[in-house]
Amino acid sequence: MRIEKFLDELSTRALSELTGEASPALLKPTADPRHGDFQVNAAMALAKKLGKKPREIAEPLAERLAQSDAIERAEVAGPGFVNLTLSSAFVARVLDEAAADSTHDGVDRADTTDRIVVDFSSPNIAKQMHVGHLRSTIIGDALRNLLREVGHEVIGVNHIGDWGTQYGLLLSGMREFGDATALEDSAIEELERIYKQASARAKEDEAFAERARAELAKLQSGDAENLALWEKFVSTTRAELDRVYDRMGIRFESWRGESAYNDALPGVVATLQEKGLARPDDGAVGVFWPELDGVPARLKAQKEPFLVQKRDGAFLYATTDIAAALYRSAEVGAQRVYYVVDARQAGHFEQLIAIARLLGVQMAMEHVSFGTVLDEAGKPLKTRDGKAVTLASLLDEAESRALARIREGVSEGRLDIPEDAQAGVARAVGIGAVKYADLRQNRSSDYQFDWDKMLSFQGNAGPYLQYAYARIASIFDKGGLSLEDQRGPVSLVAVEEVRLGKVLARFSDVVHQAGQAALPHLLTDHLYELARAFSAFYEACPVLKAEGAERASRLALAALTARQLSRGLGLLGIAVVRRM
RNA sequence: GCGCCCGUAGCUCAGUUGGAUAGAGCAGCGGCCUUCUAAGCCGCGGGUCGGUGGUUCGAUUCCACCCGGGCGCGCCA
Repeated sequence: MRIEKFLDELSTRALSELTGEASPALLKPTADPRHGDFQVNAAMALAKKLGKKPREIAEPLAERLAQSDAIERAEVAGPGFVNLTLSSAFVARVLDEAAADSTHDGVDRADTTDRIVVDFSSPNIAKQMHVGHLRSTIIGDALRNLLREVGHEVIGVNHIGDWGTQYGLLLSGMREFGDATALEDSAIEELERIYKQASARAKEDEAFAERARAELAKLQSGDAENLALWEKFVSTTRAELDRVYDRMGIRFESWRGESAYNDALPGVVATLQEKGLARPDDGAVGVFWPELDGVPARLKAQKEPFLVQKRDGAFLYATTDIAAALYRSAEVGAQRVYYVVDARQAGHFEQLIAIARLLGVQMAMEHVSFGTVLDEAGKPLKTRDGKAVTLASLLDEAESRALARIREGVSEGRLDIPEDAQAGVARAVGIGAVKYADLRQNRSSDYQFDWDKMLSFQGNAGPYLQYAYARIASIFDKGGLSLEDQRGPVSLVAVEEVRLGKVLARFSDVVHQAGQAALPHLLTDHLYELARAFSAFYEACPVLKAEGAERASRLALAALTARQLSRGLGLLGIAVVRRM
């Protein structure tokens, strides 16, 4: 169950019965355990409205809430806080229920469910994925998983950049100085080489530039030969992208990219013009915000148009995104779409969403933005000049550092992992560390990329949580027991048990909140707190050496901790290992 | 010029629609391996929450202005 939701509803109901006011209880977890587990802050807010002192509202509310068997103590403190301490018996019941729930470990279904598109990762064909793709890929995967976990029907879409003006250069370049063997062997490397050479050539050789434009025009008009070569570019690149996604354990429900909307683009522009939403200007066609009604104030004041067609007749990023939004709403039948894209594109999405509204799209659209990846000096990581940090090289480094750590443990006799299993553990730990380092930050902030910090494997980092899991797995291995067997009942006695139990009981609330707010770091924070609470419990409360009911309870606590760590990390795209 | 984001401990970051004495990790210092994995546990030190006003019972949080950093603004995506 969701205890925060339950207590909020309980408090709001009690408040309305006592005061006749239908106002929210303003329940939240306390920042300081000395103030109990949750606090109700409504009394201060209501005092003025009701012409009473805050304590006159808080006192009877506390009395009423104290009658619930979920609540051990309800105390009025300070100006009128009502501090609630959960009863250990209630928490234990919640945990028994979660332990018995083998399919969800206590995570509730959402009250209503939607069909949701999560648009993430979206690399370009013919280019390596680099750290700039890291955040969209990792955050998008986590968001998709979180929404699905509570029961939504979620479609993760890789809206790949597989169409556009660069294909003229690539087609001409391939024909004139491409290497077909290299294209088979390492497609992206060869395509990047060709593109670089072709774009340099086009700048100084007008005849070549002209040939490239002609090849592009042929491609766009459906020329079979060029289409076949383009498909070759896409399929060979796709094979390389798949290798990276496989390593990261990421899948998409759909690979519908920009090219899929190509045929719809003229219609989009025509419709916009028919509806009076766009008009030609200087040969191009755009949406001119000051001329439209029903647009947000900020856009109303924006002089720059949202261009949907260039002077030369070609379509733009905006046109494709409008076509995709229409498709997802009308054809896919999505009620919501999330665009997991760099914050620098906020202006684009603000306009995209506004124009979709004007076109009558009902689907909720949200730009899940995230900060820029910066280098160690705090400067945006450049990909064009100098050497780009590719995603593949980042993953290589992560895995090799993890492997070194594992071998060290094995050679010192601390770890017992067979040679042939070490690479698998290194992958889970190394890539888990990379993902965790990204996800644990509030996505809105810029992201400072730091190898050593990301792969230090200490403190608040992915391996810490995986390590907690491995310790639990080890307990069950030693005891010849299974994590899936239901133990218990849970009984919370030692302070470490009570603390661990209360963290475990909040899991469902956190999964819902992280998904609803599209903030995966709410879950990383919680799982870190869970691992910390477990580690303290582990030091203080022997499990296998305990006897009878105490042993059964501790086994249940340990098992539920492991299951929630595994499920929670799984939602973040991070694997657990039984030994590390 | 217009607009958006950011500024919290030496460093990297949390801080949930405004709530009590602002929290973590790293780095530093001191303890803990004959007891289920020391990638761990326990403890200590460290802050004008960029600045000034304002709103409020209450401001790191909301508003205004200023300082500092970053980003976006017609034919790239």
